[in-house]
Amino acid sequence: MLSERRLEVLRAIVQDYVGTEEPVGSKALTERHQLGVSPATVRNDMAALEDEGFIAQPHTSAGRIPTDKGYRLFVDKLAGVKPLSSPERRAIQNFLDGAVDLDDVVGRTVRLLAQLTRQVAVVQYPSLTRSTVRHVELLALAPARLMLVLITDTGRVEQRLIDCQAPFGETSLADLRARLNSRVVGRRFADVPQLVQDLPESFEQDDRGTVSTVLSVLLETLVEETEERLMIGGTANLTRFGHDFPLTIRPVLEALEEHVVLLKLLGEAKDSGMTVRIGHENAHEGLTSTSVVAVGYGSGDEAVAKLGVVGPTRMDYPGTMGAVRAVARYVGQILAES
Amino acid sequence: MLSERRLEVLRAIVQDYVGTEEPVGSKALTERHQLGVSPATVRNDMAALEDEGFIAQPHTSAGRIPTDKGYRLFVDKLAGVKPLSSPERRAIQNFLDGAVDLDDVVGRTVRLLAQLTRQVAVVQYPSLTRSTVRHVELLALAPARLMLVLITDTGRVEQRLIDCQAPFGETSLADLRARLNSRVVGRRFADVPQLVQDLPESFEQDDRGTVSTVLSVLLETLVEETEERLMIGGTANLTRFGHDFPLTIRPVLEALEEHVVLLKLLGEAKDSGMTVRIGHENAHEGLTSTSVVAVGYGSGDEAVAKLGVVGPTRMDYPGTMGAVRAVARYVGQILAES
DNA sequence: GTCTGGCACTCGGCCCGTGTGAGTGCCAGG
DNA sequence: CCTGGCACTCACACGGGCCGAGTGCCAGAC
Repeated sequence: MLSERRLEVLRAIVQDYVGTEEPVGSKALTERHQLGVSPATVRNDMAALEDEGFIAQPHTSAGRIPTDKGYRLFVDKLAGVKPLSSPERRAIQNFLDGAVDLDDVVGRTVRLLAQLTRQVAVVQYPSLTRSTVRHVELLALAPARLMLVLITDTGRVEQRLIDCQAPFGETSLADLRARLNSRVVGRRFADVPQLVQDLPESFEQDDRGTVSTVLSVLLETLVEETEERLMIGGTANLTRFGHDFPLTIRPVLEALEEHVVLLKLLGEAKDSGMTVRIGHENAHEGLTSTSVVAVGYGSGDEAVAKLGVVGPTRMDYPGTMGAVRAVARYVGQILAES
Repeated sequence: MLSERRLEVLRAIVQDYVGTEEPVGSKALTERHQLGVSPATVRNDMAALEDEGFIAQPHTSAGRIPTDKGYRLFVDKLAGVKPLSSPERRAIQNFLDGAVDLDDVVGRTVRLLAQLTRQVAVVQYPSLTRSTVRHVELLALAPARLMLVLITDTGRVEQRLIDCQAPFGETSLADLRARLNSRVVGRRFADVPQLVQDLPESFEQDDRGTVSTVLSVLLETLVEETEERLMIGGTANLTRFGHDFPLTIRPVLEALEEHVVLLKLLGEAKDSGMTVRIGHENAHEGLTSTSVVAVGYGSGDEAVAKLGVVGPTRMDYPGTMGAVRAVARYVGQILAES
């Protein structure tokens, strides 16, 4: 096991490297931190840390930089979550309070998170299946053409067109709308399938086909790829990535455009508590030089979706984690109010 | 006025520079194009073109590159719009046909445009005010709390929460909903304000306040900042920008994040026909080294919104214009069908 | 056993001088 | 008006030498 001081050395290396973006040497370390020992001692500690794989040298005769394993240890054992200052908290609240609808909430959250962390922000829309039904609307656009509108308690709205084989009378439509709503309003979308499965049977023979069509579109909507949506922002922060970034930035931008990849990434994060994935811990190869800090948020106790940031492995973990956690809490509050 | 051959030389310079990304010299020009004259003659022509401000040298003893003015002449006089190949057309259609809702249409369009042009794509959502009302829904969430849902013929859905001073009965609500819809369905949103202005008067005294509140929220929604939304994609293509791009790419990414800036940019484009803005013709300073190709699209004859791409001034204008125009047409078709 | 100061060594980055070649402008002749 | 020739310019690539930060190792001190 590593001695107390060696851990302290690792912490100092991480902090300095995050600050300066340059490999840190033994002498500089002793000057900037009160370690109470000489550079030579630190050198020995560094050699040990390198043997264990926590730090590495880019080339001989350069300082050390932390490895993914080093950051992992730092995050798990050495770093806390830095709470935001109260002016920052107020700013968050003010900024989010002005939102007019869900798109606006998500858009503002993305901008806020990007600005606070100076990194790329990713915010997932509240998942349909984890939300609660506020209302289901059915509109007749034409005799045999309906529009289905789903509204969740988090303010999300989805609509789908439905082509029916046969015309559907206005009374039948009103009937279906009423019965559908009485069954599902206030229930979770995930439970909708079983709540409606026997619905067609209670209709007259003529209408059963259309009712089934409507229900199947409804159920499809809940499992579709677009069920999960997200918004990203702050990509301009990628330009602060590093010196050599033509090659670094490219795959990251590409990965960010693939929403499927990001959704998977967020999906891997724990539902509660914060998840930090560092460098090669991310499966996608475009993101092996980035870290992802993600957390769930929701209007109640349960997470309805996740949000987080993507940045270089060399990031200020305590500060980033603090910002991500704080933003998630406020977004949850806002959603609960709406 | 410039002679026929000098225009030909300019065209050759633009084409070569777009292809190679390197300043083009007189000798290389004569080798790659059948101009029928010697390098020395071309040199004289180039000197003349430089005097007129159409081309410039990055430094003495280097080839010439086109200036913004040179590209402008090229686009206006020398280049046509290159039509897409029929496989490309089929691919567009197939790709867009699978969309399930408006968000999906816009998302697919952005990806498609980015892929076809290999540049950054910008697609504006159909403007509310230019669309037609398909339906207005009012839901009671609580005795004194309503939700207003607007649905356009292009499939766009907006919702707003309304806090009423007094409870509003279910019959009154149904009444308002019916009267509202009978007045506005099928009309353009832009005309809604005058269509509903006398509506409160026809209600009983008790309900007038709430009706007015509902209407004022409705009218606000039409003028709000969020009325105009857009989606961007293909930012990874910025990495092909140039060699020196740390500094080039940064302001562009920043400008792209400011949706307000982009909306203004698109707003400046002509409603019909294609608009090309080159380099410094763009007011925003982050975009002075980019060109914007934009065009309106719509479900009928009239444009309901715009879409386009942002790329380096050194872009393949004929090809880009062809792709932008084709995509706009297909999106219009898709929207008309839905 | 642990820490410390000293010392030789390594190696990337910077500065600088040189050579090369692409490209130009100008001019005299066809 | 076009062309070939010629002198000139200048960015860029190459190579050598210097510098300094940082290292590993070792002998001695606490």
